[in-house]
Amino acid sequence: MASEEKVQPQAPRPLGDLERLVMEQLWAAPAALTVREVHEQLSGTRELAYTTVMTVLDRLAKKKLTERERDGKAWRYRAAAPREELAADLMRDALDRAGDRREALVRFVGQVSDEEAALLREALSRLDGQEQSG
Amino acid sequence: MASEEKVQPQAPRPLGDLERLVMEQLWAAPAALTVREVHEQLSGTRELAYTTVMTVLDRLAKKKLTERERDGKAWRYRAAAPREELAADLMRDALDRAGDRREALVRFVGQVSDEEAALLREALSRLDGQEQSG
DNA sequence: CCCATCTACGACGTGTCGTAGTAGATGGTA
DNA sequence: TACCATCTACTACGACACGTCGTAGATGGG
Repeated sequence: MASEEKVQPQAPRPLGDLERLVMEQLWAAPAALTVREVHEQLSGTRELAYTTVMTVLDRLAKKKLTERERDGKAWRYRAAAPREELAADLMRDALDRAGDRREALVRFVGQVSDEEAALLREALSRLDGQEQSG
Repeated sequence: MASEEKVQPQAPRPLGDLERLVMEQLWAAPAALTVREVHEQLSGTRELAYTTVMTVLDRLAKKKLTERERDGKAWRYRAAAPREELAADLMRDALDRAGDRREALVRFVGQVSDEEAALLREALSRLDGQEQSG
């Protein structure tokens, strides 16, 4: 009766407020953005130092949430994964921490909206088609 | 075209490592536990000061994750909500942060195990029975 | 009335995050 | 080539969460 539950190495920390705003810019953009571009976008709403945005982008890169490529002397950042994948990962993670998965899933579907429930059914039926994988 | 997405007031921070261990004791116990009892349980695995456990329990209470009642001069703590509810809340929260819910749900069901998918279907079909609610 | 026990409160170290400054690299241009 | 605008790298600092614990004072049974 020892290791029934695997210890999560790193609960993917939820993004900080500014980190989330920055990621949302990247997710919304059709292509990779420079620090300046992200800064200009955010400047529409808040007043932030250029270096603040740079720091955040840099930290996100260290956390593997963004990737960057050179463009002249500047870096272009893009999200390492789609927003929905991050959400799905967090959902998985939450489920993994539940004791009784059945119970957790029952509670989960019990609190989603009708529309979300429909989307869930749809997603599940899509699975039936091409089963497989592990 | 303003507030499409509601700002989450407080992303329920994931529990810290020790906080989680303590909560697991409470969730596993059939009744409310005293600080001493929790401390003794944890002492089987780790070496912790009595006051450390007390502090954690106290913080959890301030965060409304535990409730306490008097028992003589001591307090008895119990989880404010079942483990599975917390998990479901975190899942909901993650879903709320996704951009495209359909996409997020597709990715989510795409990464759960077959067994979990089956549990999900089961939970959903259970919904069909007694629809409604809010 | 005493002692064992329990709580309240404060504290410190570390890590994360928001925020930004400074110094130095870089590259186009006069 | 010399210069300037621009960009990065690195450092820093305050606030807050958490793990960790100590001290002092309340409490209640014997």
